[in-house]
Amino acid sequence: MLNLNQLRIFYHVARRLSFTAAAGDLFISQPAVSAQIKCFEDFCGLRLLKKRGRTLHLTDEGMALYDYARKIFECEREIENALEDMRALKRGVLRLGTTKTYARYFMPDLITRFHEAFPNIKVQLNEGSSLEMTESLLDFQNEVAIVAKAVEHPDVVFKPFSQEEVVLVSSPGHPAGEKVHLTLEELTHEPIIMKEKGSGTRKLVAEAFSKKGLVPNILMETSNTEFIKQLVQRGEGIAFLVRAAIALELQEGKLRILRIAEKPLFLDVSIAHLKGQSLSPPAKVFLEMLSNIAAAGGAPNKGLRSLMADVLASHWSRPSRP
Amino acid sequence: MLNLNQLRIFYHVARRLSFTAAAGDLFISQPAVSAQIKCFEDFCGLRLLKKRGRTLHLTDEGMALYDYARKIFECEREIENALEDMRALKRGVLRLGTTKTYARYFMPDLITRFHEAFPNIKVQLNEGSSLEMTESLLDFQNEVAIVAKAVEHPDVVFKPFSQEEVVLVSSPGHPAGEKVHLTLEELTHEPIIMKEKGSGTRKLVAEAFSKKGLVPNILMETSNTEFIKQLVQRGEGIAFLVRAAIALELQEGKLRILRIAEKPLFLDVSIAHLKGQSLSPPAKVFLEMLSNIAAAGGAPNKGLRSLMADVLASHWSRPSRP
DNA sequence: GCGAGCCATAAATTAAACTTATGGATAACA
DNA sequence: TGTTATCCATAAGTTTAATTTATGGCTCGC
Repeated sequence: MLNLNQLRIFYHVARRLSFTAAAGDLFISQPAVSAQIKCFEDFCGLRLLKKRGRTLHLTDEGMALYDYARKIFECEREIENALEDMRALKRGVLRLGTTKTYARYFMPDLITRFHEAFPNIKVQLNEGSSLEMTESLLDFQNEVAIVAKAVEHPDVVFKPFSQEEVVLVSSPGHPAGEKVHLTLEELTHEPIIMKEKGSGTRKLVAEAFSKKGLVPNILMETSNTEFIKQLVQRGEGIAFLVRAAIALELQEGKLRILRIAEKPLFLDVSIAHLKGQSLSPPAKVFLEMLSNIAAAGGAPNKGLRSLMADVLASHWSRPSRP
Repeated sequence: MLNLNQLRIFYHVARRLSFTAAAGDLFISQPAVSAQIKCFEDFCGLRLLKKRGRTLHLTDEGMALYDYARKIFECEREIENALEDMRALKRGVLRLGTTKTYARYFMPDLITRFHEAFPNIKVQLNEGSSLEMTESLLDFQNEVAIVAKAVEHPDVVFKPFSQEEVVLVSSPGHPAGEKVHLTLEELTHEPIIMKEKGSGTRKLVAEAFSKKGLVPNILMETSNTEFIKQLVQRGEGIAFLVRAAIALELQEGKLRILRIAEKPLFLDVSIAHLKGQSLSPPAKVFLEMLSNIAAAGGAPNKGLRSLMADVLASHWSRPSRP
């Protein structure tokens, strides 16, 4: 097998046409170069260098080999650059999993912030239910997931990140809107358009009902929040949705929030990643960023030029739960 | 500096996604692989491999590095192939210097033979005077030279290869042709068209004259043998030329040989190369081929499809000098 | 739950690479 | 033309790096 250390020494000798100079470049002694070149020529079974007087020349074979060696060590240089870029976060991938709702209403801001700090890290955003995204960590599809804590897993760490209020919404003219405080019992008579099974919202709502021994009247279910909003606007039913998801519709008066007699529903959003320090540099800094945001109470990024600015503002400035 | 041994081990681990399998491929023990991979990750400052259960995965950084590593080791494979080809003479260059006359009249046969034996060795034929070609060995322009031994040189070996008869030629109707045996004295009255200084033929002829204290009557001189033949055919003068160079013209009756009273002139042709075993494999086998040819008395290659066949035949079948 | 397979770890060994010291050859310089 | 500096070769000794053997832990399939 080719000894690449010897090839490296040969490369430097060929480049400088001097054993001594090559030794200097490589920070080794001249006899070390002599010995390795000799070994290398023996291995090759070819003379690679000729000496005339005290000037060194490459043989034809040496030339051919030098051409190849240059390719290899150019490639080595590329590797070193790539390594440096990866270490310095000038290059890399952040594979991130979130729920559809989160991806739609909260991620644009987060990703924009991340890109501002690390412009060269590609973000690959994958969507799925909280459970799917948590499981996607286990087979390395994603490195970080932002989810409603679904199922505890021994190898996954969940860090609380934020709490999203889940509100009951109807069309502005919906008769249920007359009541000041709707009870869950009363709601069982109303057709509800529900998020799909596996959804964090669905789980939260379902638990609220079942805690009282009640069964909601589910008219239909879908994972498509926009679709739910459309149906609710048309008065087909009412729905439980994350407040931030309906910010625009509230502003425009297309939807209204129905007050319920219960204490407000909050969806716990967590950052999930595998246990252990096995995070890539991009994932590490992303988690750091999220920690900082969480610690700062989710203060909005004022410099953000996102179209979602208003929606996001309503998200980040929501009053924290008592 | 990147440790290419470690990169190699990483490459095999990444390829097989198994430390044990990689160890097998590399004919080393599994702990050796573990240790080197650990060193390599430390050097990189990045985790390159992840273990889930007992299956190994590449991290994103590992993937990136693996892509580079593949390039490097593909290139290494190319080097190994190139080395093997060069050793096996399936690839290489033979840089050969000869005189113009030799290149024109004898080399086609030699090169054809050589190519038949070593089809993949490129022959680079350089022409110049015997002296120039001998000197071209010293600065490695050529590795082998076929020359009239010009000047002895301590670093150059001359091996006698053949002797080419130099004959005096005139046009068929030239008045000098009436004489049966021309003496050199008589020739001093004839205008001679002479090869250029530095030419082996010129040197041979000049010595023959000067040995008798005579000075030839040189009408003109040129290195272009074809031009000399043209002038002689037109009756502008007579010339000394290597017999093989005028074989066609003799056959066609365009030139005639003038008998001289002297004993025939023979030009000693030698193979010259640098002293020492510093010859490339192509040069070595070429010299071997020449030795065989010389030993066999220069027997013609009957399979030769060269246009020069006749000319060459007259060369190889000439009676050897007593 | 038991055993086979795979990787990690530690200590000891081996082999490769390197250094220092020195000598010979070449070319530049006086 | 001798002198000197430079460069490579050689040899012996040293150091570092890589590797092996031995072992233990963990995971997965049975």
